[in-house]
Amino acid sequence: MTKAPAQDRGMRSRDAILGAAGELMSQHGYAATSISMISAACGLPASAIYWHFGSKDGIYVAVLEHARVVLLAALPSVEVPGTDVTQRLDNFLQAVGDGFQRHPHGLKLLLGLGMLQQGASAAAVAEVHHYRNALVTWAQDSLTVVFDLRDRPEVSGELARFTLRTASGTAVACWFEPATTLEIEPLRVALLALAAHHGVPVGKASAAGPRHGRAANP
Amino acid sequence: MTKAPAQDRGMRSRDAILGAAGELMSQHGYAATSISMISAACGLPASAIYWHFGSKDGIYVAVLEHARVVLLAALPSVEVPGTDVTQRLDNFLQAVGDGFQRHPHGLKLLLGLGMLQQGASAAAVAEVHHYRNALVTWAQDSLTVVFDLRDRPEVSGELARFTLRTASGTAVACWFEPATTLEIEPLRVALLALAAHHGVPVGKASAAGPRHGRAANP
DNA sequence: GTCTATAACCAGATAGAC
DNA sequence: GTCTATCTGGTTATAGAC
Repeated sequence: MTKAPAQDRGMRSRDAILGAAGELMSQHGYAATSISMISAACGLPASAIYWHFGSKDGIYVAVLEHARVVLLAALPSVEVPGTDVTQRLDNFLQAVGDGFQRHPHGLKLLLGLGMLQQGASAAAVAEVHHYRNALVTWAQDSLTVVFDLRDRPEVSGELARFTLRTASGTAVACWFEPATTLEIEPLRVALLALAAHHGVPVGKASAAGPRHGRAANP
Repeated sequence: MTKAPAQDRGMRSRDAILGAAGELMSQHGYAATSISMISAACGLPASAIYWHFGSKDGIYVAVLEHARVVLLAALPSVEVPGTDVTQRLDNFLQAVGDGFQRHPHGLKLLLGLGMLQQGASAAAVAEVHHYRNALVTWAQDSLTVVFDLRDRPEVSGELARFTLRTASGTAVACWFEPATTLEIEPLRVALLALAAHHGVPVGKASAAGPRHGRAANP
């Protein structure tokens, strides 16, 4: 067993490269992140990076895959506890907010790449879509449970798309003003109204939470 | 008047460069767009580009400024015609949808840059924020008229942010699946519900448009 | 204002000793 | 697995003729 330490050192180097590359690529985007930047950030020479990942595309694919696995592992599984719609929706929204806040890299990686249209390897494009599809599926499955939509996939699909677009748009805003957070309150109101608009029974009318100010219809 | 033709030719070259650069940068992002790509696309040598714009940052600033001016000129001015809330909201949403559909470059430029955090010139960062602020202001002013929110700027601000985040998120989705369009129907429902949630009087309850399927509260 | 030619540099990627 | 050294090509940017 003389090779165990070597394997270990290799793994740790690999992780260091992956971490540095993820950080840099989520900040600067794929094209603006160079091998030498990654090398400087993790302390290893450029050749070590190529030994582990083969190419710049290879690093990107690995970074994205890693981010996907981490994020999906952090998102609670589809069984959203709660007895009524409002409660299950709260749990879902909290999961979305937590994922957004604690794993900011994910969406920024998907956004900050700028390498979709062309010039990208097939593997990178495939992984990008894989990542995105995993998020869509998670959201749709969760919302199906929240609103009990097993027989109305088009509604759960619309709600999932709406949720993800709000999150994506917030991620964009976040990078103009870093203090931005995902406001789940407006999202809750919007999802409830959308569900009601499609005739889905929701707890109380369209808007949950305490109303303040004048009533809607005096 | 011997210099008029020369001025004219210079202007046309400038426009050609600006057009090609805008196209390429909105597709590939700032970092992935090189001077030689722009040169090849517009047929002029690289030195002409530098003569007109001075640097790569200079081109980017000019492209962004041009996109901002064009987009804002295309958006209807704040006076949203219509007698009741629903009608004014429809007009606003149509303006948003039209702007989104007919000027896809704008948002993609803002998104596809990946050059915000660092490494960008002060002028470029300033122009990016200028662009974004112009959009936010337009949306907030319009929504103030739509919902008559002169004395409740925090509500119009929230509605404007929500609208822009939906649009931004859709722009992101658009570049995963190019067929994606801005769905104004869910946005309408969401905005009405949000306004009602804040006690703003809206025409009929929370959801406009024809209801289909079961009623919300049997 | 527009061109050709080129300087100075940095990118991604590889070879081979250890 | 990790290092030093290097190759090739593309990058931004400039010089100077026209």
